[in-house]
Amino acid sequence: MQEVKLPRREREKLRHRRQMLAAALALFSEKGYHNVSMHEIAESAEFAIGTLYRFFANKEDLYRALMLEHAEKFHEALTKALETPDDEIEKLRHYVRVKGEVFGGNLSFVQLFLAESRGARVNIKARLDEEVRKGYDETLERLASVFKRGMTKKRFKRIGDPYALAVALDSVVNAFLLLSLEWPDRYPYPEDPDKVLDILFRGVLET
Amino acid sequence: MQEVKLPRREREKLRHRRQMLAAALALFSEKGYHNVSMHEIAESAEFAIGTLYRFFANKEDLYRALMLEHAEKFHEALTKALETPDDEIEKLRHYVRVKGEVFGGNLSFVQLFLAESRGARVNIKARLDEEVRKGYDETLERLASVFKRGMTKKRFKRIGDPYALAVALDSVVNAFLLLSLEWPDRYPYPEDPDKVLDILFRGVLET
DNA sequence: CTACAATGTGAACGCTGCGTCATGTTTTGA
DNA sequence: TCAAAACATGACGCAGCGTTCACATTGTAG
Repeated sequence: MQEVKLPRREREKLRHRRQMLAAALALFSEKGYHNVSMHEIAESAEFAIGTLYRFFANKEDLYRALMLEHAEKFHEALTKALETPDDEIEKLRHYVRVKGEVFGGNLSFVQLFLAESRGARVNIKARLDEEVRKGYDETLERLASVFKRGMTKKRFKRIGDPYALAVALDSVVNAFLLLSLEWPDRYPYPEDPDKVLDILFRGVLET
Repeated sequence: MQEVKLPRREREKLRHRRQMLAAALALFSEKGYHNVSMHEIAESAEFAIGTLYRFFANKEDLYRALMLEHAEKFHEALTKALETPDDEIEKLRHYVRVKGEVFGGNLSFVQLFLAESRGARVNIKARLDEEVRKGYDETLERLASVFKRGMTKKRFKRIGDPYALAVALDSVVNAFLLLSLEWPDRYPYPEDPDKVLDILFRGVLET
């Protein structure tokens, strides 16, 4: 994680790259992939098109870089949240809380992801999706194994397949996050993770 | 609902229109709005481009027609499902079952909807979204009021805001549907709606 | 059979947007 | 100080797409 000792030139190069990615993210998330031109991105980042193409082979490559970098961040955070040595219930609480935090700190990326990710955007992605998706699926598997462990420990009722439960929890979390995005005032994402988990907990927990 | 008594010519016109819409839906859902050209649609429907433009003013108009027609179908079905005079629990069961049915019968539309609806596809839609979204929101409101009624009747615990519960249920249903789309064998959408509802019920129901 | 309306056709046009490359500018190292 | 390497630039070529319109074909009514 230490990258301070790079030749002056290289550091600037990286900084430029980041600026371009940032500009691209802002534009993509606001207008959607297809409604943003490479010229627009270059202009917004205050570089010439040629320069943009010096960093990214083409539009899709730029997009892929954007997605991969952010997705990795998400994946790491959520994985770590589930790695804490706490018991199962506490793990789920961590998950809900951390997901809310990472989400809130990367709104434009989330917006972009939701806008472009679902369905068969065959040309774009197809391969990208596979990579991003892999991390997401892995997270879901870890979530599922938390449920599974909880069941064998008799802390959770065997209400359904652990993976299905993981999917259910994650989708509820997503729904609440989306809701808070639309009406931040009326439905803010709750500080207390149990406000979310109760929906499952009060049913899943062994009484 | 009876439209049989139309002049021969008109009926053919309608049939052609439907063929074009069907071709468009197939292509859009497979490749996404922006990756399908009007030429492609025309060819796939076995008409000339000029003919296509005789039926739809432009690409967006065609897309709008597609979305509106299908969305209406969905909206009607779900509204009816919640209108049955049964008690609250039965209504929810209806909802889960009917949504599964309509979903299963319109896979390509669902795929298209999921692909294009989320996020800020500013140019396209914006206005369309508003129309389709309206129906969706209305359905959610009705769902919410089912939860509310159930609470006042003391059949449901007051675990959270009724609207939030509605959103949660709907998102779980969607997640299960999506899941069944990806792995039909391992996670088929359950015949028995309680398989889905249990996740909420066993927590929400007053013991 | 004829004239008119309705419907179908596809070549052509204008425009947008991706990606290239010859040229100019800055940095480096000797 | 100077040559070579690294980097930046933006006018241009080119392909693809949405849309139009003058013309052809088919159906209808008198």
